[in-house]
Amino acid sequence: MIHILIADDHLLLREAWSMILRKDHRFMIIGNCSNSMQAVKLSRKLKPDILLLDINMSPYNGIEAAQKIRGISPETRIIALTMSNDPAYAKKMFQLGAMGYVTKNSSIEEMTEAILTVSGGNTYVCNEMKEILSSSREDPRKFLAVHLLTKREIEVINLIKAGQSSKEICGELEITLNTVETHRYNILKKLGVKNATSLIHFMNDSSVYA
Amino acid sequence: MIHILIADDHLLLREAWSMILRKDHRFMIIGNCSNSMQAVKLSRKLKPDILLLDINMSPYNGIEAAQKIRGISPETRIIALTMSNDPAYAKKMFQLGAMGYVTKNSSIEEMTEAILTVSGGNTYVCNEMKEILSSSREDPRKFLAVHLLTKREIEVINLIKAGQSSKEICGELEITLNTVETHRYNILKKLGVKNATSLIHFMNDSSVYA
DNA sequence: CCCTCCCTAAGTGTTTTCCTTTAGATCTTT
DNA sequence: AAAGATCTAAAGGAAAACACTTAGGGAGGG
Repeated sequence: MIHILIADDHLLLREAWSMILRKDHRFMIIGNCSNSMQAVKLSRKLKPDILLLDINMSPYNGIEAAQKIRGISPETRIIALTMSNDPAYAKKMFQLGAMGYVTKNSSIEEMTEAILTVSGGNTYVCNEMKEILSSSREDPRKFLAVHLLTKREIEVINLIKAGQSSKEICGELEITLNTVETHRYNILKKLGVKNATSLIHFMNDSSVYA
Repeated sequence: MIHILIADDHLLLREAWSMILRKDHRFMIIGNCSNSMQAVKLSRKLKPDILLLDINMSPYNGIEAAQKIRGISPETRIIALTMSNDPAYAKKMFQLGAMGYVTKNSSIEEMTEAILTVSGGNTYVCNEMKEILSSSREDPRKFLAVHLLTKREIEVINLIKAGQSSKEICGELEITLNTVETHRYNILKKLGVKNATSLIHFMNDSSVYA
C-alpha cells in the first residue's frame, strides 16, 4: 500500500486526483493540503511514500518546498505536478530531488504509472514532457541522466561499460578503490537500477556517453 | 521438416534455390515471391520457419521488410540473401533481427548449413562475409563466437541482460543456482569476456539475440 | 553401441560488487 | 561570505559473481 500526500492549491484538482487515486487499491491518500507550508508540515508528520507536489504554490513555491521536504523526510519520493512544460523547470525539480515529473493534463494511467515507478525507486517523466524534450532534440533519458549524474560518475560508467572492475577503474582515474565504490553506489541509486548489468543495458538504450 | 519461403526479385535465382533446396528432404519450399510487399503478406499467411530474404528488392527494400516481418511473424527466422558484402549491411540486418547472412555466390552446402543452423536458433554468417569481416575493422569475434553458444546459454544471457541476478534466473528457468552459475561461467569462457557487464556491452553491439 | 554435446548439478574458495553512513576538501554559484 | 554540489575517502558487513573441477543423464549422430 503506497501512502500518498497531495499538495495543490487548486481545490478542484486536489479533489479530483484524490478521488481518482482512491479507487486504486494500491494507493492510500493519507492527506492533502493547499499550500507549501502545510505540505512541509504534513510530510514531516505523515512521512508519505509519495508526495504529489504542485510547483506553483504559495507562499513559497514548490521548488523550495521540495528542498525542505528532501531534508525533513528523505524517504518521501516527490512527484512534481505542474502546469509548466518548461524543460528548465523540470531540470530544476530533478536537481532538487524530485523523482517524477507529471504535467497537469496527464492521464490517470500516466499518474498511476508515475506513482508506481517512482515508489519503486525509479524516475518518471510524463509523455507530454518527453515529447517536449524530444522535440527540442533532447532524449528524455539523456535529460534525466545528464541532470542526475555528475561528470565523474559518467567517467566511471564508461569504464564499467568497458568491462573494467572497480580495482582497474581506481587505477585509471587515480583515485582509491573506496571512492570508486562510492561512485558506483551513487550511480545505481540515482538511476534506480539494481546492478552494473542493468546500468549498462539502460545506458545503451540512450547512447549518449559513447 | 523446415518450411521455407523465398523472396528474391530475380526469377532465375528464385527458381535455382527453389529447385536445389527441394532436393533436400529436410526442407519444404512453401512459397516464393518477387517483391518485399508479397514477402510480408506471405509471411503473415504462411508463417514459414525460414525466410530467405533478398535485401535488394523493391518497392521497399529488404531491411524494411525484415523489420515488418519480425513484428508480424516472430517465429519466422530470416536469412538475409544479398549481393552486398558490406559489413555494415550485415550488421544492420542482424540488428533488425535477421539470424543469418548469406551472399549470393555462396555454395549449396553453405546455404544448407545456414538454414539448419538458423532454424536451430543460432546465427549463421557465410564464409565470404566472415572473411570480409576479419579483413575489415569489424570484430569477427562477435559473429564467430555466436556459434559457440547454446540455446540455454542464450536464455541465460537474455535474463542477465534484463538485470536479473543468478538467484532470480534460477527461479525463472527452474534450475538450481549452481547450474545458472555454471552457465554463466561457460558463457564468459566461450566469449572471452571477463564479466557480465562486458558481456552485455559485447552483446549489445551485435544485438543478435533481441 | 559408442561418442560427443548439452543440460544439469555440487562444492569450495576467492574476488567483486552492493549497501550504507559519515565526513573533510574543493569548487561553484548566489 | 554562505550555501550547495562534487569529489574524495573510509569502514565493515552482506550478497553476488567469478574461477575452477568433477560428474551423471539424455539426445543425436556416426
